[in-house]
Amino acid sequence: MTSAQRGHEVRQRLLDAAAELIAERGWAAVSTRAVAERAGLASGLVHYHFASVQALLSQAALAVMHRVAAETGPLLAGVGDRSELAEALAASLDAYSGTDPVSVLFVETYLAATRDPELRTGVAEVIVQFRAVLATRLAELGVVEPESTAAVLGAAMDGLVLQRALDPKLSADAVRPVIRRTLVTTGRQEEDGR
Amino acid sequence: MTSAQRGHEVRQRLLDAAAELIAERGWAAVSTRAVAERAGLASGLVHYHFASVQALLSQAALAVMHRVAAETGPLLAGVGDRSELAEALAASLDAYSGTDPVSVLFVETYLAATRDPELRTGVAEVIVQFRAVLATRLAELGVVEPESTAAVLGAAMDGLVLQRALDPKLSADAVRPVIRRTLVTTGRQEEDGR
Amino acid sequence: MTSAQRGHEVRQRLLDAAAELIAERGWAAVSTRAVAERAGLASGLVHYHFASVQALLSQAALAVMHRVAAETGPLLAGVGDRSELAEALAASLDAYSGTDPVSVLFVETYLAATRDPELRTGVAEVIVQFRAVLATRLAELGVVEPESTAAVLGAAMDGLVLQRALDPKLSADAVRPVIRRTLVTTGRQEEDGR
Amino acid sequence: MTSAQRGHEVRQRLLDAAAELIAERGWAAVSTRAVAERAGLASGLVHYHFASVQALLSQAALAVMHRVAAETGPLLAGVGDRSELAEALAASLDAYSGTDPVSVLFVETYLAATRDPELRTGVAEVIVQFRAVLATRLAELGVVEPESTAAVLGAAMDGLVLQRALDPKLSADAVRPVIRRTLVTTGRQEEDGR
DNA sequence: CATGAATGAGTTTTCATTCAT
DNA sequence: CATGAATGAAAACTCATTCAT
Repeated sequence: MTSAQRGHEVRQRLLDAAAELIAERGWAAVSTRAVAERAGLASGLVHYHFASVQALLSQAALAVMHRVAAETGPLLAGVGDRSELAEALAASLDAYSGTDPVSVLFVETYLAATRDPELRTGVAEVIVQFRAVLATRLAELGVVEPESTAAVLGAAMDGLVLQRALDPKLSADAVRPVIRRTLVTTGRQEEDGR
Repeated sequence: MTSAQRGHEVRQRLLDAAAELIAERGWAAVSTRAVAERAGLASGLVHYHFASVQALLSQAALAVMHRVAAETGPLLAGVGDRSELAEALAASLDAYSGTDPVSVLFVETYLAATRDPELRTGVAEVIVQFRAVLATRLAELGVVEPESTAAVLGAAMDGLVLQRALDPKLSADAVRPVIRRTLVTTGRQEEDGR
Repeated sequence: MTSAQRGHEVRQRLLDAAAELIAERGWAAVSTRAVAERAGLASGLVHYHFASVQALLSQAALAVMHRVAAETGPLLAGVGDRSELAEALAASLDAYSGTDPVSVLFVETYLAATRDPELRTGVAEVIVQFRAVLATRLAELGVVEPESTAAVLGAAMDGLVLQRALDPKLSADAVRPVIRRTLVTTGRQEEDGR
Repeated sequence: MTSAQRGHEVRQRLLDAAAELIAERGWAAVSTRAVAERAGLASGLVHYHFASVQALLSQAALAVMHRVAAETGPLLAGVGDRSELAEALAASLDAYSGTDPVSVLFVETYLAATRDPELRTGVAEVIVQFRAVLATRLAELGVVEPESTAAVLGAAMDGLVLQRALDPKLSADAVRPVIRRTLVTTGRQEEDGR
């Protein structure tokens, strides 16, 4: 039906516009009018398709996050050994500079989730998804404690992205060797501990 | 002059109230009214002492960040070896749970700095300060590439704090061993790479 | 659409209220609240229909000025000779006493135009329109230098209106003979100069 | 006494600053803080020396107007005949362009006087003073109806200044011949009327 | 399904005025 | 005489949400 199709397309345009604006202006500064204008739609449509601005923002943010998470699997699948994995992780810092739309949207959403239980659940799911994918790959490459390592590496990537926005010197070259040290294989990982 | 003293005290109360509210409500949701009310002061005082809400928030946030940064030095000085250092870093995750005022304020400020060049400069200074303190300690403990390691560890701590707000399972116990692996000493750090 | 019709009517009521208040309180003292209250409308409507208070005031003032300018043509068309023209101009001083809404609005708008380039353009158009109408009539009556004369007479009328507000003695009777002297016909206008 | 002298000087600096700001920003937009800042004085001083902002503005404006009025006498005294008078009046349009501080201050004050009875009285005095000086000179030069003529010429000058701000084409050259026509001497002024 | 006018509470900011020192 | 901190009432403007059409 043309009617239903249109409805779906309108919804999608609103979600896309909202995601853009979250990154540009910040979560709390996104207004219904701005979203409608960016989407080229009538202002009344936002509340026609979404219960509230918060609902629109949450759905828009989670949609982007899930999309990014889904892209991670194939990306890690192409990695042959631990060295290539460290390289891939470091390289992703160049893609997500901290000021790009995706990076900003992630952090904005983390913070918004701090204050919205429902969103918190959604974001937690995305994080778990990311971590599972990474942990699986780590296990396949023989890295010790793949679960914890994946958790810490995932969080570290977010932190690096966050600080990169303020400090461009946090380059892939600086990060690569440190990441590599965390990718220790069974039986040898404690030899230099103490 | 009592007049000037009072002025200074009022200024401080506004800064304290603003810092609290940044953590509670988020940077963009802090209003002059809320700050004045929290500080128990007349609403007009905010703009008497500060040029704008943004100026108040920036100063309040940076004051807290500098205070926390200043506490890091003594804390690291009490650490005897790499193992204790890993323990101290992991333990700080219990202090900064991701939902506590200081943690949230840090992330809120990182994001705000993305959109305010002046604040960006101030935040960058704090990050550099943190990193220098940590790098110095790492060097003293013989850790390789102390600068890069400090940078990555600092960023990772922020990322861990960020995700901890959404996932309490990211415990000190899970983090400690991974951190320890990054604290490699000279001559042996690459033996298990590859 | 009734919706659009209502919108137009509301807009008009805001414009009318604004024009009244410019005259009563002065350009800079017209507030959104006062306009909405005078128009009997909700306060939010001002900024729904107009981008800013300045925009509302400018549009309101120019609408009145254009209306007055449009009335001048027919008025001058009914004048038979120079004597009647002088009489008509002098008589208009009784209509525009300097304290009536239209007079005050004109002067307020002149001043506001000094500080607003866009308004300046609009006001200049009105002045040109006035002058053209008067110059045409002067030319038809054989008055020398119709353009300059119209310009000076138009400006003089504004000045007289301005001072009449402060000095009611500036009556039509006092003004009439002086105006008449400016309405000189070809070939003889310089005979008593020197 | 140094104390009294200082007080007088401070008063004068406030008046000067206020006059500047009336022209720059408009009567209603002059704030005590702005005046104090412009004068380089503490903000509390305004209300120490003046009962209210309105009182300060009125006194400041009238002081300037009286100063300008006082300069007119000597200026007209140097005029030898009607032609030179017309030239002097036309030339003053170049001095008072309509956007210069003095011109704007005059019009601002006229308008403010519309709404302040006390100020109205003061401004009326200045106008009467201007008119008397001009009328005396006109009488000496044999111009008919010197009182009315002076009144109309004075008002016309204000109107010309007012419109000059919006229309630079209202030049001295365009105005001169029209003014000259109003300066008719006894017995011949009606010969070309009709 | 869609529109856009309307509402009223909320925001930041400015300010004249007062007053303790 | 002078200071500048403090107050509280405005001001302009924004906005989520509702609703008649």
